[in-house]
Amino acid sequence: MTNQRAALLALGDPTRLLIVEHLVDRPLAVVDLAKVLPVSRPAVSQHLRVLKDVGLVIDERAGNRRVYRVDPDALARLRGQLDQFWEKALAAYKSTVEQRDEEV
Amino acid sequence: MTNQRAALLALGDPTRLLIVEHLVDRPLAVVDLAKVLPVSRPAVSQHLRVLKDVGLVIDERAGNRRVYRVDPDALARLRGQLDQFWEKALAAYKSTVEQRDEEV
DNA sequence: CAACTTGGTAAGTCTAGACTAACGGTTAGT
DNA sequence: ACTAACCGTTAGTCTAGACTTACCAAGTTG
Repeated sequence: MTNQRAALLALGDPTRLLIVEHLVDRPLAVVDLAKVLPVSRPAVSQHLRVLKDVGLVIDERAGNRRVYRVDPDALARLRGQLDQFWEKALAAYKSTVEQRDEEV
Repeated sequence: MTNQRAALLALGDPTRLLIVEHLVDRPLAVVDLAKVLPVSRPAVSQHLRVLKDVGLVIDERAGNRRVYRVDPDALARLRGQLDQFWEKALAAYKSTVEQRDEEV
């Protein structure tokens, strides 16, 4: 369930981030992505495999092709994770500010 | 201003993610982080440098030590970025669903 | 069925970058 | 002044993983 970590790490590769950025706009097949991206088709396939493993993308067969899309739920979970980080960081910040005031 | 893209990529390293996870809880010096993490102190320093360059962390000298903290604003911006992704992905999803319905 | 398209995978190469060891600079304490 | 703690940086090593080439399977078209 704590795949948010894996998902975040998966987005750490520039090419994979590019792929996701394309896929959020519209579902695309591997060939379509390879046309746009600066890497070969197998490279795209491998990246999609990683993104699929961490649950960020979903694939669906459409005849000859295989269409990939981004799972909105996965993005929502990731956003939630960053939200927790944000809350924690904010709390820690306030805490240190208060501590500094007490020192006066 | 500061690229959310770069920040997202910076979080793609496991050690850096670990560092951030520690720093959201409380501000820490380099030594403190090195004690907890499975890498040497210089490695921590280098990672902090990267995180600082992309604006995710802020450093502040405190006498002998140098205390690092996570910038809540940077996290907020990152969350905003994921929010945009999410909205786009959701729109794309609805769009394809409608298109599928029309095909009936 | 033959030609063409799409895509997953295996094998192998190669580079980006994560890591350590070593050194110097700065601050705190005695 | 001397010692110790903290930190950044450099130089150099080394491995994870990104990438390509090649191959095969499955689907589509004519």
